[in-house]
Amino acid sequence: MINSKIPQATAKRLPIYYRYLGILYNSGKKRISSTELAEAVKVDSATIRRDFSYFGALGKRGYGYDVKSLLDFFKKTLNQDKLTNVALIGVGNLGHALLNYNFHGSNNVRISAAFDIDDRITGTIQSGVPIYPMNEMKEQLVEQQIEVVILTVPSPVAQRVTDELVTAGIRGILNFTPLRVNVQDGVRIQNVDLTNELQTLIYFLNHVDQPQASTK
Amino acid sequence: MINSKIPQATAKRLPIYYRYLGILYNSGKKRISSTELAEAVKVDSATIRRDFSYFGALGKRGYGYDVKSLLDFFKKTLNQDKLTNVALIGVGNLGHALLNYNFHGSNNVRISAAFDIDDRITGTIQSGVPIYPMNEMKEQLVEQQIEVVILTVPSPVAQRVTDELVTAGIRGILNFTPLRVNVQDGVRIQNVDLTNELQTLIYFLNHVDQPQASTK
DNA sequence: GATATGTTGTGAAATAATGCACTTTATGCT
DNA sequence: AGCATAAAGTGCATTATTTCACAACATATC
Repeated sequence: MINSKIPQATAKRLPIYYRYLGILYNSGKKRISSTELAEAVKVDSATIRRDFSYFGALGKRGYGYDVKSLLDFFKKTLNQDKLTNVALIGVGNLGHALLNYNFHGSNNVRISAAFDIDDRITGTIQSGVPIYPMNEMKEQLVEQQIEVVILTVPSPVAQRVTDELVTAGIRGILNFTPLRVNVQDGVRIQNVDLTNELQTLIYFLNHVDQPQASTK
Repeated sequence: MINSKIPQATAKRLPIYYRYLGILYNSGKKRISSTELAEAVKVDSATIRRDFSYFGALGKRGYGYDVKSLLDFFKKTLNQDKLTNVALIGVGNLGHALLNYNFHGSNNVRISAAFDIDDRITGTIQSGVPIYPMNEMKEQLVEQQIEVVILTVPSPVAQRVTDELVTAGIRGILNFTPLRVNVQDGVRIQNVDLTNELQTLIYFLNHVDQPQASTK
């Protein structure tokens, strides 16, 4: 296993490559050049070659990359060769949509348990996933050996729930709440903030991509 | 209006600052130092000061930043002082959740129209938003002068729908599909890829934050 | 087998972002 | 009023990331 430093920026692009390689493979394509890939994933071809090179010499000069073996390589690298069970904390609006969202299918990840406080839904099974009450959270996470959770609780309780998750031995949190929660070292937070994304887009539209330059 | 170059990295942090300032203001706090802010938003204090300094001298040495005036400044900068109407394209799983998602409230953005092909829902009003059929999309977008859309259609139709959006004069797309869609110059895409986020998180867990170092 | 072609892998330059550490200046206390 | 303290603003070194441009090498062709 290549353990030497992979730049963060590279690591974040790996899933993009992986997904597109899957599409290519399904369409029957046998080989791909960095230039062709570049166009599809909107990343400069030199960046792609550099990214790949961190993992060794994956291509052949004058030929390109073999789709199948590159796909297999990234499958392993991204741990998509084995199933990862994750839990969903908070089955509200967004949580509910994520239960139905087809993570599994393009992705070897399964939501195997969900948790909520609302006793109208706890004890039921939604989209094939059992909903447990919050007071069973720690117990279930430990028992099911779940290390990754998706956090979609209301922000006022985000920190409290997070603390509980950490004591349950969780190592990664995909955080949909707008709060930058505190965790001890060794727990990884990946923030997804929909409001931010929208505001950033609007900011760029009004300040960078101005249709007519406004100097005043 | 400050028009000089604001670094991308800075621009992406502005909504984070803005949100936290709102929280501070509501809690009655009058002033804040960069160090204090740094802790809450998990950004180095020097980076915060640098970020702010691109917009001029917003603070007072020895005192810090005045919460109210900083909040007002960012409100203007992020165009949150006026309402932005956006459209939602594709009312499936995720789309439906976003209709209910409280963009409005912490955020001066309103979903004022939605579009779908399913004639069981077109013509109805969901969560206060009228759902139009796809063949009225262009017409409605032009008429309602909508420039920003949230794209939550199935990926096989993503490019086709995007082309239509561009001819309708759309300037910004918050793209939830996994495809890197093609648009002409001047149209901004902001990609949000939930599968990627999850895969990236899992990658980091297995390769960077290893609980016990595996050298082999 | 030699030659032409295509495309990788990478040294090195360019660009971008971060963060240290210090100067400057405002505030608040005595 | 003067002094101690706090914290912004910033020059600069460092680190990270991107991109150019080319040598190296595999493949295909004649």
